Amino acid sequence: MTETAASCPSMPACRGRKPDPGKREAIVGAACALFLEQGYGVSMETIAAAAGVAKQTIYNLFSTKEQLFGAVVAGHSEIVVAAIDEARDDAEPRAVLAAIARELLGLLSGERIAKVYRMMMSAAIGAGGASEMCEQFYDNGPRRGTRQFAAYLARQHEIGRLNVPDPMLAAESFFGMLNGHILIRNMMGLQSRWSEKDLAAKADYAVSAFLRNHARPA
Amino acid sequence: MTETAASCPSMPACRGRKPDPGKREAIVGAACALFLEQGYGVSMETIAAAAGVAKQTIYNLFSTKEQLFGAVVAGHSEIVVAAIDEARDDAEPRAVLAAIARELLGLLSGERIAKVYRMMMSAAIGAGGASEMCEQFYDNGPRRGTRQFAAYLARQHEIGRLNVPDPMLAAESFFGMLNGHILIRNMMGLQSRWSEKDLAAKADYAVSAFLRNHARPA
DNA sequence: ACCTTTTTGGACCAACCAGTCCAATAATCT
DNA sequence: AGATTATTGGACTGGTTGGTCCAAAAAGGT
Repeated sequence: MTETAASCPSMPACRGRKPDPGKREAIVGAACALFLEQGYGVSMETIAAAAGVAKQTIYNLFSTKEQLFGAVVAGHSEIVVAAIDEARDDAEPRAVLAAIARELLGLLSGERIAKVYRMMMSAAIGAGGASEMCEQFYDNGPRRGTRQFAAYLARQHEIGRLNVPDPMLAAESFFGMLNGHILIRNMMGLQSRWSEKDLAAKADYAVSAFLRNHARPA
Repeated sequence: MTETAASCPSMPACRGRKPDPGKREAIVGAACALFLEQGYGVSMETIAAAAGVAKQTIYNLFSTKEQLFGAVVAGHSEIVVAAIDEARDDAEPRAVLAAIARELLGLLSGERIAKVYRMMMSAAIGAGGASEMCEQFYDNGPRRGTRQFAAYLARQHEIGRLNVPDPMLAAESFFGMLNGHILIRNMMGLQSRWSEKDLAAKADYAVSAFLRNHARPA
């Protein structure tokens, strides 16, 4: 589960040629790009070639293909919706929701997220079931965003600006309402471009619906 | 794109051994089960063995693996939400929505849909992008259901029982709100079981939210 | 009986892949 | 200059795969 031994296994001295940090960087970079583009199926030789490195050098740093993939995923679970972090408790909820909606829609309809999900799926399918990586990815990605948004909602509830008795449920529902079938279509490679008008309509609908449902009772 | 020539290519007579229709059935059946279970990666030999048939026999009926997969998918795009078809225009919308919600949630959290989507994804990834099959699948599956539901909503709007100016948007949003992250988690093999309580809460939330948003103005 | 077609089993091919091994070379230490 | 380690290129193994080929057997029509 852990990467191969670091340099200088024995304490006394650190003699000999020093490992080139650029190599590792190049390997993970190339692997990342290729895994995203072609899924787990890319050959190690292809990765090595793209990284400008001998295949053996990869196996010096990562004992197995799965580990290399793990390293790529680990550096890639940070799909963040900045608008959630920037949500100000004193701002108008409608504005906050609108900002989150727009950013999330842009994300869901973008190329990057489709590639990432496809990459995860290709690994999960190959492994025959759920891998720990999928779990970690989901926790660091979608779940974290949902949690943060739920926390915002909970604070607004406390303050009395919104009425959100079950913040997690409301948060996931809001995201789901925004998403609809966008991500799944995106993952399957259908309709890669969305008109700005459609996205705006979706955002407006979701925000208005959410506010109607969670307005604090008058 | 089309399957290999049917028996009796020449008009005059139909002599010789007759092709066993059971074979084709067995092949498609085995292929279906195996594609669902292991994705597009299953070997043709495995399929042949499972069907109790020689590999050549498969290639007599389907000239390529892709075509066999196509046949499987074609016979499998009928993921239907019966509650939508059974929706009665004179019934109470709340009851109709609740029935649809329950059935859809059961579907989204079930094993079958996860396997089907995984199968489609595995093919899409292998093909490097969108295949026509994905398109066909989406059109016959999710989109058809959404359209039917939207049609129901449009009728309710006409009748004046609901206020749904944009039925497609409302329909997709309702489905998305119900779904949340269920399908994606299901596809990745995380949290395969859901408590009846959670599902009921989700259904209640979505139905109530929808009705609040689309109640006809008093 | 003949002819025709399907089905079979299995050999076979060319290609691909993860991972190993090795001898040579390059960089960095004492 | 040695000793030590990193890196390279390439050969190599053992395995799998989609797809083809073929000769023999089975099933049906005339």
